[in-house]
Amino acid sequence: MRPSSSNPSEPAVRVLYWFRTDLRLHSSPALHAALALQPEVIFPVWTWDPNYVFAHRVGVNRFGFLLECMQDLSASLTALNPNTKLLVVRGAPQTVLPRLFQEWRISHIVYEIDRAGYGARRDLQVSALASQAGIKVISVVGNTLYDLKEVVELNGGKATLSLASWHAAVKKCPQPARPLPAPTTFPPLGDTSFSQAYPSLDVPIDYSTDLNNGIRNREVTCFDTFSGPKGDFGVPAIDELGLSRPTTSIRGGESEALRRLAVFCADKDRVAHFSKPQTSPAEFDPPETTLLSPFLKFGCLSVHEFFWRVRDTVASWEGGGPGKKPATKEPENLQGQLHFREMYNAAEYAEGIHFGRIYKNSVCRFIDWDLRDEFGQDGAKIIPRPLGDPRAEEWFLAWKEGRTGFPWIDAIMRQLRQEGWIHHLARHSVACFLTRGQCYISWERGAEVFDEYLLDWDPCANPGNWMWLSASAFYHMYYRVYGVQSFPKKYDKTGKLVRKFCPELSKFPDQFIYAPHLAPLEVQLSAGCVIGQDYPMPMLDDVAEKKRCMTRLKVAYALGLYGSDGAVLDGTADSLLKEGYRQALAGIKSDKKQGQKKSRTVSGGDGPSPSNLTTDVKTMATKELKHGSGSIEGFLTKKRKRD
DNA sequence: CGGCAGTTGTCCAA
DNA sequence: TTGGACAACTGCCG
Repeated sequence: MRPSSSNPSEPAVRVLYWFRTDLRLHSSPALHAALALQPEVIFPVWTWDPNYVFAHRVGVNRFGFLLECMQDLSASLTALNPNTKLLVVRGAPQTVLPRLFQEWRISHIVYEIDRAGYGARRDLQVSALASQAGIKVISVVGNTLYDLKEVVELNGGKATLSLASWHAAVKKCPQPARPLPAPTTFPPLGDTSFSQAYPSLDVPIDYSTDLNNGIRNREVTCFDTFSGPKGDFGVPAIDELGLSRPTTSIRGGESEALRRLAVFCADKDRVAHFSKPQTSPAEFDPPETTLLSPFLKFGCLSVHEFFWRVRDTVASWEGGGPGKKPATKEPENLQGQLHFREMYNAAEYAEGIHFGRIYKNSVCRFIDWDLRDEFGQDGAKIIPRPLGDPRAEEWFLAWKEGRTGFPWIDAIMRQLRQEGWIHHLARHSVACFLTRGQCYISWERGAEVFDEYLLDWDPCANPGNWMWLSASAFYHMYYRVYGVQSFPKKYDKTGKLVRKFCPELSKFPDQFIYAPHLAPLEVQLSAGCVIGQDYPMPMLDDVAEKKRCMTRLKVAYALGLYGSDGAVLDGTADSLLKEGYRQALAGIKSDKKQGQKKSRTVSGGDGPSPSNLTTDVKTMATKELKHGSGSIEGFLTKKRKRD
């Protein structure tokens, strides 16, 4: 069992296994690597990092979900060996881990590679500190099917911006590995005592930069001690974070993830015929999708386990044959969903820290949305964000709080706040509405709200999908806009989701469930809900705003600016787009006056019109640049300089 | 360079 | 239910 201790001349193998977003025992390549060292002791450590408590937007449901995942993992470890459990150490890993290395005489630190966002930067710091302390660092890819570093290299070092380029790169990579079995034994803990008392935080909490201050109702006490209030390295309680109880009905943990996977895969027909766009965003109890994304996010579910279980299920499916519906293919099928996840991961990896915002983001189209992030002279994001256009601020808040007066939008936003999960197409509906569809508000605002509420928040998929939906990257057909009534009606004419999450509307007849303001007053009275009084009137004219958004998008596309372009960096981009929009409006007006038909084939007419907008805007942009401060390079060219 | 496909639009006619 | 018009974008493939 402990070969290293049997030979006294060899130094003991004492492993610190650093759990992060790999909260599982099954199919964990990093854990497998740790156990393969045949260590004398393993310290399974979670560093409870103030960065996530204060510098990330994390709502009560995701914190609750995480805590459940940690508890489940700890119980599973103890089930393998009564002399072990998850050790939660409170404080930043960059300061906490070097203490543990010394106090616990660690020889190896092992962890699963995290290539995204803050996690990637944190790991660079920690591995440098470990190397300085003479500790062996073993890091293993485990949360993606492919090694994204390799994929990006195969794509010429550039971000993968389409499934086509993703697939082209990936087909040269080895096939995803089969899942690894969960360990059946586990080495014990070493002595966890300390030679001295440590503070958990080196710097006092600065509540002015605490992104979660708004949702706390009491003091944060989780950093009062290094090893928890009982001194036993226990999993924190939600009230130590200053938060109240979670509201979601979704439970966390590896056991729950595997249970859900088993239930879903038991219906082989459904697995084989799964087609994402056909699943209904209006179903919640139970949903038509797997609802496994939060588990993948925290690593409670191995992506290899999921991939191969689905594959094997379809392979053993006997529903095929003559006259039978064949199994769904990528990208609509279940495996296809994993490719989107990995494509966004690879894009984030290639683009780096600018991926989550517009400014300096080379893959993100610059569009003059309202309420964008703002940056100071030093290039740092201004926190808190200065208030923008009052009407946009009002729309944003109404959207966030689910009181836009559009039942479909409001029901989804309320479901998101309550449950921490909404169907993918529901995300499309509300994201399109907030950005290119109706409100013309920056996707950064929407992403921020999702950051707070989603259980499955991810630094790659969340910004990636917001850029997709706002037609800023990955997706370009901005004229395809989801209707606030027509879209949900395709899936559910009875309005189940609305009735559940907007109970004040529950007695409206089906006919008016997605547009209750159109119901005659007597219908409203008999439903016990007067629109404008018990439920808001629509806050905007969705058809008129859609037209306005489309014109503005057209101007933005014609200019072809990206977040990393000079005009965005020096702040001249806004006035360029504003002028383009003014011209576009003038063009539309002159069209109306002259009774012209808007058609691409009609060209060479006098005066600006939508048909020759592109040329006009480009001419205008060139003039502007000659007088202005911007640089011409990369301005009129639609292609970014990505190398 | 032209043609065509792109996980997930809407509206209306047949 | 299905098909085409609407109005129209980019990236990839040949």
